[in-house]
This record gives sequence, structure tokens and C-alpha cells, in this order.
Amino acid sequence: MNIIFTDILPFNLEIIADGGQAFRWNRQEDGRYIGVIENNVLKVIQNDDELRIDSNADNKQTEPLKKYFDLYRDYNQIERELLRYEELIPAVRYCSGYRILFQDTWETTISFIISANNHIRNIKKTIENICRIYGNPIEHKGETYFSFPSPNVLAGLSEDELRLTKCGYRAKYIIETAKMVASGKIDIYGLKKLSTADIRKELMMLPGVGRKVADCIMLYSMRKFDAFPIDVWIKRVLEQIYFNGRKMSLAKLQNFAEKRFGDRAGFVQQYLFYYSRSCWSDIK
DNA sequence: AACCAGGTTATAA
DNA sequence: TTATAACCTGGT
Repeated sequence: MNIIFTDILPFNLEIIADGGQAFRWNRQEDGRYIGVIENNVLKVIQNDDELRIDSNADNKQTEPLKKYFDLYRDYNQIERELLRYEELIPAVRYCSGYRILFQDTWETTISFIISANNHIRNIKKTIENICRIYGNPIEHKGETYFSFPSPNVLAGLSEDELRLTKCGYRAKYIIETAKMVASGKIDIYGLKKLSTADIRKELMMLPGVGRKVADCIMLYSMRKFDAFPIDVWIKRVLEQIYFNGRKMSLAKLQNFAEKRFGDRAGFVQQYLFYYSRSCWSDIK
């Protein structure tokens, strides 16, 4: 089926798909992005203020796609709010059109366990390996794609098997986390109604999930916009902008961001992350 | 050849 | 509470 959303601005597909929040979008030569969401293959292209989506799904439902791309939210207002922070103006201008996707909690959890101490290229490759070997095939226009495997499937693997996907020492974290989810020891989909602090505490019971990964899971799959994942880039850029380049502990930076940005922190993190990675030499 | 990269965990002061 | 080392992998 084909769907066209119009009047989507601010919206920047390139930054949204390649900005480090999702790992299963791939850019083609023609500028289209192909991704697998749940059991659907999506081919997406943006032309100015319209978004064309070609999907293998046969129903005409647009709500799930609008939710996934966060099209219900007024990003004009969010960008306006963030521009009131004078020091964020360059970042917000540069990344205008960034949106926080609404992704599946299970896939996001495993994806960000894999992301710890890892490069985006490796993360994407490992996730594709996992889907290809353990996911379900999806046929679309003569090509085969693969869904993300269920908790049950991953829970049944041995560490040596899973290491073939190149996830390295994270294999045991993934399997143990899968066991906890599959057994019902933790209900990751039921957490959303709790407070950010409470969800964080629960998520960090999962092996391989520390503060940063927990905040990514909440921000990208639970709409918890006060979550503020601090990775090396965010740490660097915060130290540069707010602390004269002095080294700060993660705890101090977390505290600072929470106080300064409140329930907009997650959006700030997105803009700062992409901007600092793209333009570090300008900031420094 | 050594070092680093989108952290977490275990251990010690 | 804060500091340090080890950890798979792939690239320079």
C-alpha cells in the first residue's frame, strides 16, 4: 500500500533515520530509506513537506505510522521552546526536523544493550545478523527482509550461538535479558505507566542495562521525554557549552540536565547529540 | 601495533 | 559515593 502524509514539517528524514536512535533504517542510492518495523517493510522518501511511505502491509491504517514517526506532536512548538535556550540555537537550527521515533520496547532494549561501548556501524551489523538468523522472513517485492526475533527465541540461545552475530561479550546480557522478559520476571511493556525514575530502576535490573541504556529505552520506546541519555558526545558537548570544557562526572551532568531542561531534556539530547557529532570542530 | 569507540559490571578505596 | 580495569569487534 501507499500512504502520503502532507504538511509534515518540521521533519528531516535523513536525521531521523540516521541520527542514532534507530538502527534498522538503510538509505538507498535514490534517497529512499528502507526499514523493518514490527512485521512491515517500509520504503520512505521525503519531498519537502510530504512523506511517501510504501509498505507491504495491505491495510490502510495510518495511525500506527503517524505514531511511529511522531506526526501527532507539534514540533514547531518544541523547537520554539528550545530556541529560548540561547546556547542551543545553533544545534536546534542545524537539526531542525529531528523527531523522536516511537519504537518497540523489546527491540529497543536489545538494540541499546548492543549499543553499549560500540560503534553505530557494528551495532547495525549485529542487529541485522540477529534478525537474519533468528527473525522471521518477510517477502516484499522479490526481496526477503527479517523481523526482530521475539524474547522467547533469544532466550533459548547459547552464548556461543549468539556470538556468531558479532555481539561479543554482550551475548550473555542479551540472553539473560531475554530470559527475564520471556519468563515474565519483568513486564517491559507494563512499565510505561510508571514514573521515569521508577521505570529506570526497573530497567536497570536487566543485565547490560545501565543508566544510559535505560534512558535510551525510555526515550525511544516509551515517550519519556524527561529521560536524558548521556553518552561520550553529550558529555563532551555539555562540558564544552556549560562548564568551560572542564571534566564533569556523569552524575553531575545528569543532575544539571534534569534541572535545566526538565521534561524537554530528551529533545535537547537529540539535537545536541546530532549537532555535536556533525559539527564538533565548530563547537570547540 | 597500540588505541579507540554511542557503557556496564565488578571490585576496591 | 567515586575511581579503575576488563570486555568483543572492527577500523586506523
